[in-house]
Amino acid sequence: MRIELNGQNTHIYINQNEFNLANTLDCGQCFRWVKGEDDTYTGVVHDILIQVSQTENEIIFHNTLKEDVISIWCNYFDLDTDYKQIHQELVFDEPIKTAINYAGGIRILRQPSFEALCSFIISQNNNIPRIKGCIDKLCKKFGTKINDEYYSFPTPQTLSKLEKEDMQDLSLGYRDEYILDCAKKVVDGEINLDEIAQMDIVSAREALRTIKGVGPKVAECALLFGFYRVEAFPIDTWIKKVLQYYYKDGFPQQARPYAGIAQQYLFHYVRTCPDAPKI
DNA sequence: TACCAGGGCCTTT
DNA sequence: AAAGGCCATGGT
Repeated sequence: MRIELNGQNTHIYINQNEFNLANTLDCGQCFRWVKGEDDTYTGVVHDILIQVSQTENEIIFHNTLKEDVISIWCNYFDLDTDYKQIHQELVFDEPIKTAINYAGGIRILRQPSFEALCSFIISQNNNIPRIKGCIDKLCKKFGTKINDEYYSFPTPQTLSKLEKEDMQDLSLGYRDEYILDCAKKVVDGEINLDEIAQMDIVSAREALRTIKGVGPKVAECALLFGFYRVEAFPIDTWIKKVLQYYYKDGFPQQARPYAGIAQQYLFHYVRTCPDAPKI
């Protein structure tokens, strides 16, 4: 993978079918990236503001040093993983193949675990545009200001000190107390995110489920998107329909090691492809 | 107006 | 163990 500083920007030369920025950021695995003019995306990861765009043959990290691309962004966008090999393991299955052909180049982001965990607690019985609004308000009110528009995701320490009344105008609904419980458990050590990252998936799942508002589905999302457990398999209302429609005899065993990646392709496909079966 | 959205909790069988 | 009502909120 060739990485070069080009003026103020750093470029990574990679084909769009190996990594697709828009598909990766718009497929429902993250909620905070903002699409600007000419398909440029701006986001905050940890406390770092970054602007990224893509042409057919390169990813462009705006105003970014080569060393930061190597040490931060290659990891976040999972660019060091060989997805060609993963795709080869998955395309034996027709629905997955169709989904990949529809919107290829999706990579599972290595998101900060606390942010992903909270985000998917908020996601329950909620829709994506509204989830984005909730998280945006949460960051603007309790995160650290980066500039006029962009804020970091709040720390567990900040959130743990709040009362439900402080969260009234975030429109979280009944989920506000779940966020408080999550933050408090992280701060008092009852939940240790670093330890969960090292656990086997069964123990990790069990630990996450002790947080109020974290059931089977949210736990799988946290594992997949917050801890990069690509074998985790979240079943939401969309995937439930996919399983009924395509996989009456169960999800194929051969796809299990990358079930989370397959799931993300299928999720994005059935939600957004006009030609996808109405199920 | 009812139903839905990347569900989970609590109570009742 | 399984089923069903309820939980806030905004969009369609």
